[in-house]
Amino acid sequence: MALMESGEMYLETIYVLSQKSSVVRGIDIAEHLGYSKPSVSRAVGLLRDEGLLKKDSEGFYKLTEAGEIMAKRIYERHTVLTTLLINLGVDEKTASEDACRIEHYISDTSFDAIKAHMKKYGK
Amino acid sequence: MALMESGEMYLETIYVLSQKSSVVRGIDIAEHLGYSKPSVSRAVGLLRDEGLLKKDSEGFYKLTEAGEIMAKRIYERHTVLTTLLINLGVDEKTASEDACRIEHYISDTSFDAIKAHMKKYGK
DNA sequence: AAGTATAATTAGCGTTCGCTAACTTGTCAA
DNA sequence: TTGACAAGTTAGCGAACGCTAATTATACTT
Repeated sequence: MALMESGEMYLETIYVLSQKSSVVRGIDIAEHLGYSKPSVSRAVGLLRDEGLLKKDSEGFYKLTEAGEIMAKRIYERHTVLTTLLINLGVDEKTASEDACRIEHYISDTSFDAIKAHMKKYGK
Repeated sequence: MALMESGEMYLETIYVLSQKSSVVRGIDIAEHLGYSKPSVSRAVGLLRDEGLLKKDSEGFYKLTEAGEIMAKRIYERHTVLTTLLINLGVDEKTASEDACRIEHYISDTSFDAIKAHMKKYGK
């Protein structure tokens, strides 16, 4: 089953939170995303079923290797798209918000083209 | 009630079809979008309730003024985003497909920035 | 030990928006 | 006039994904 926008957001969130605290709980994810605890509980259950994350021995969430690959993929889209928009003069907040939506819908082809362009010019 | 991606696609489709045939039926919309007739029937009913389109005296769909404004807004996003991606080296098909999704999620701020940029450089 | 706060889960709901199956309606040819 | 086909609609389903309310599980504090 292909991962949808929602699942990608959870993976990305766990990835980002993992870089700050090394301890990621459901409640942390909920607060970061602005979702309720049950929504998180349900979502991580599905992601766990797909082998994208697991709970470690102490009950904290860890991405599996497969999950981390996907999370990094989305996160890179997020940062590159945000930078692109900022380069075009968009304020940081709006740029990040838009990137947060677009990151789930852009194809590899288009994303690679954008990345290549930014490497060449802007940066 | 804010229009969602789906509603925007219907408006855009009717707008595009209107420019070719002046006669737009539900079945035409269904074929263009690859949706079933009932899906179209339901969707245009909702859009009619919101005053965005109507059936003319012969039973053909026409956008209202409000509907046309929205349709043009989305359609412009589609064309500009498609052009942007093509300029970056993306093939036409992929560019159009990506634009078709992104057009619903990009903010006015970011879109305007892209438009301004393309006016200045690319084209 | 009892009470309280925090985290997680279960149960069940609502919205968006696709689908199929089946019915209705209108047109047109034999 | 009848029969058939195309268009449209109704009824009802299912998936994704959010929510609240209520429950359970820990753990800390008095």
